[in-house]
Amino acid sequence: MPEKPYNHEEIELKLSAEWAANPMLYRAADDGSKPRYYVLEMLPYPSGRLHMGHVRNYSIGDTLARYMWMKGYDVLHPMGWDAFGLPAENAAIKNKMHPGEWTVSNIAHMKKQLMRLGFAYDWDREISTCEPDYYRWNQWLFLRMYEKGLAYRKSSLVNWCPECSTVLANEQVVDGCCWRHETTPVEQRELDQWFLRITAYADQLLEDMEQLEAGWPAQVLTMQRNWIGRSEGAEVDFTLAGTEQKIRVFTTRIDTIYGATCVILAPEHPLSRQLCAGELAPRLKAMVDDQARKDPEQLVKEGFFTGHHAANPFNGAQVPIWVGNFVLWGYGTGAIMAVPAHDERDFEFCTKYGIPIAPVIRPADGALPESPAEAFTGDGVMENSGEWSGLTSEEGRRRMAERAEAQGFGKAAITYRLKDWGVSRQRYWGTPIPMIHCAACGIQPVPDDQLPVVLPRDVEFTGRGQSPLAKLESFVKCACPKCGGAARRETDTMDTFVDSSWYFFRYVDPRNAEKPFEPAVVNPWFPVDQYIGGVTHAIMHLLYSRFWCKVMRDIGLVSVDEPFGNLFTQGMVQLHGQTMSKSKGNIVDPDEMVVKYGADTCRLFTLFAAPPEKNMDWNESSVEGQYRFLSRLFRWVSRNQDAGGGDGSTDARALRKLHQTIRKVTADFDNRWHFNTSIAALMELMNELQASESGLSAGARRECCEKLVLLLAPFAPFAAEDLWAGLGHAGPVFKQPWPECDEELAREEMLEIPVQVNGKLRGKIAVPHGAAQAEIEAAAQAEPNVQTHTEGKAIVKLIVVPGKMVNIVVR
RNA sequence: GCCCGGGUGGCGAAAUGGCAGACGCAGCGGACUUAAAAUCCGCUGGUGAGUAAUCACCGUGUGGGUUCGAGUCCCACCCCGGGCACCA
Repeated sequence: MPEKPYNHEEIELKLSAEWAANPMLYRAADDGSKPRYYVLEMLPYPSGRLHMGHVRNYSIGDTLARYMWMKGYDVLHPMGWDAFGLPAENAAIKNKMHPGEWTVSNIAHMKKQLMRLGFAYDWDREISTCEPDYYRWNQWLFLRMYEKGLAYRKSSLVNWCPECSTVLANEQVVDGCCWRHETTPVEQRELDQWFLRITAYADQLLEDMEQLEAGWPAQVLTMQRNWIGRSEGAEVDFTLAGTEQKIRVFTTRIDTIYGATCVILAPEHPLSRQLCAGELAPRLKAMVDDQARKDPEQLVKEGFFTGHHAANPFNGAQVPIWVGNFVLWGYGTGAIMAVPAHDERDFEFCTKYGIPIAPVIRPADGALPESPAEAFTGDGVMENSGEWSGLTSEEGRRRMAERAEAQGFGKAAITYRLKDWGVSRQRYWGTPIPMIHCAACGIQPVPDDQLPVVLPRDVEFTGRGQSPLAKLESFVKCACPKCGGAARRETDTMDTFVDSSWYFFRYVDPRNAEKPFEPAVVNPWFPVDQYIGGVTHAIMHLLYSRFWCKVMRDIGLVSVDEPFGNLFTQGMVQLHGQTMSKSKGNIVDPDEMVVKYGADTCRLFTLFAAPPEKNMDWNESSVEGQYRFLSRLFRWVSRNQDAGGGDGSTDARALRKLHQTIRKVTADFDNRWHFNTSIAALMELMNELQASESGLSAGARRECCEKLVLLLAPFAPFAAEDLWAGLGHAGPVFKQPWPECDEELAREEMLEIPVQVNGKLRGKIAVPHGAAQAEIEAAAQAEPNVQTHTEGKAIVKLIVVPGKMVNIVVR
């Protein structure tokens, strides 16, 4: 048969239309007849167009999914849209387009792009988180959390632009100012907001990481551990002078408490307001607002004396109470005892303001310094600490915490860096929080049978004042579910991390109208066999999903502790060493490459450029090489698939290379997904086939064609499918069995073994397989160039590494 | 500052204690062509020696170490990227 030119456009357009028309093609059988395998890629935010980060992420996932199909698994490979979020609302303000419309049209475009790239998704499972069918279950789950006391309301601070008189998201604050009013500094306002009690699961989130050790990157686990930030210490009450009011502080160094020379409050601490009621009030407000605008890089420690004192519970000493901008309201108790002699930050602060420094710990092998030049932060022996003097730090901590508890002024305590998850957003484009405020009955949950609380469409977007929902009377006005009286609906919407915390469960039972999903249907697929996404989501998204999974487990919906058994974090796609982002205007769109070279080439190119876990710098210059390879392969198969035979003189070497390639590519899939080397191996095979083409027998020719196409199938699905049909086969190529390496055929006849003298390569010998050690030694010493380097010298040692290397050590 | 990654030809990279630079890009030379494109073949880390096949020396950020043998392991340092950043 004459060779066919590689026409990527014709092949890909024809096949993508066929695939789109066949919804069963990528459907999981889900009948238990084959082992299940769930491949999950992080769902995209429908920003408008795919970028190369998406293409990379989904190329990796799709390649794996197709391989697993060929390995005989029942593969679940879904896709959806993280469709709520601020950009849609910003676009609405700017373009007078409804966020829903904007989102829907973006999804339509991006879906077309994904299909054009040939990704094998079961589109019948498609989820869009902005659909009431989906977000009603956000609401339902929120209500379950509320019932369990996991969703609660508390006052907290938000960014506020006085010019727009509206709440700003963190990302709308630029250099401490409003993004739309670059000279208007953001203020902090206190607002009652909804929180999820993720801290109640802090210990489980830490402990269950054991289950993830094998399947998650160590780096991600470390990041999560640090994020949760468990810290053991003690809480102790200082007493406000002249009152019985307690000021509770958290410390990990209760052993240093005799060295506490002041108490410092976070500016947001309620007591700060109380103590600064008079002329200090403006100063306090300025500090609170300033906190929000801080560039944490260059925040200088500042503070002021409140004029009040507090008593140290251990020795009764009166110490001044300060307010300090470096004390965090969100950590511990929001108040600290400052021990400048033994804490670097306290040292800096107290030195700046002339607060005394009182050393109370000496190094085990040293003396207590009189006036230290820096803080001694290590453990040591306690001094100047009353009855505790002479104890080691460690013993002191234990016994002093016990004493505090016995006497009722403190206790041993564990604090987490992790904070409860604030889910309230004063925004329109999100899941309405299903709560009702009744003047008579207080806060009342929306009854389940009234779900979903549907997001109304007829709203106005001004970007000013209250959120669009709060301004819509028809939405706000409602009846109290308890007393039936007039009440007001909650107008906050949920953080979009809620949407992405459980979507992967919904994929398995996506149209269930009775519940979030049917446990019996969903559980067999969990934990997800392979989750793939950017390392940028290593903390928040993955931590929230883990938390959500545990909550769903506790209400009986799922049976696993952890949602994702294996996690793969792909590297970023950068341009000139910089992360691609809209604001930098350096986004690369795949369309151009797909039009010019086709989806297969685009996919090969992204996989070939670097190993998938590494960052890759975008440089298209080598894309030609991928196209050349693919068209070379295509032409080779098309002209050889049923060509007459040669004399068979090159069969052995071609088949050897073929089976070596099968071994190599299979190993890459099973071990580390270095698809760049898999593709390189396919190229090597191609080079060999081209070189041995004329001598191939008809049978060998055919075998090479078939196996080559099968090997190509996970990487370049269009070309492989077309060639597979050309070989006369029916049925999709990605459902064919993955080829197996025949070790007999793959074996080299002779082994080539390098010979070193004193560790330097001096020659090579060829020996048959399974040659005896003595034979190898003799051959090595007989090698001419080896002889010139060993001549006249004594052989001290002769090392033979079977099949690998000979090293002759001479003196 | 702390915690992760990483540093190898002109470029992307390969080599999981055993032949450094597979594979690809770019470059150079050749075949085909009226010519070009496409395609195919060959060369391609540096220095030096040889007519040549070849051979020697140097070479994986820097300096030390372990080892018969180190890009790979250990120690110290430099540089780049990412994450966290006053967490009491």
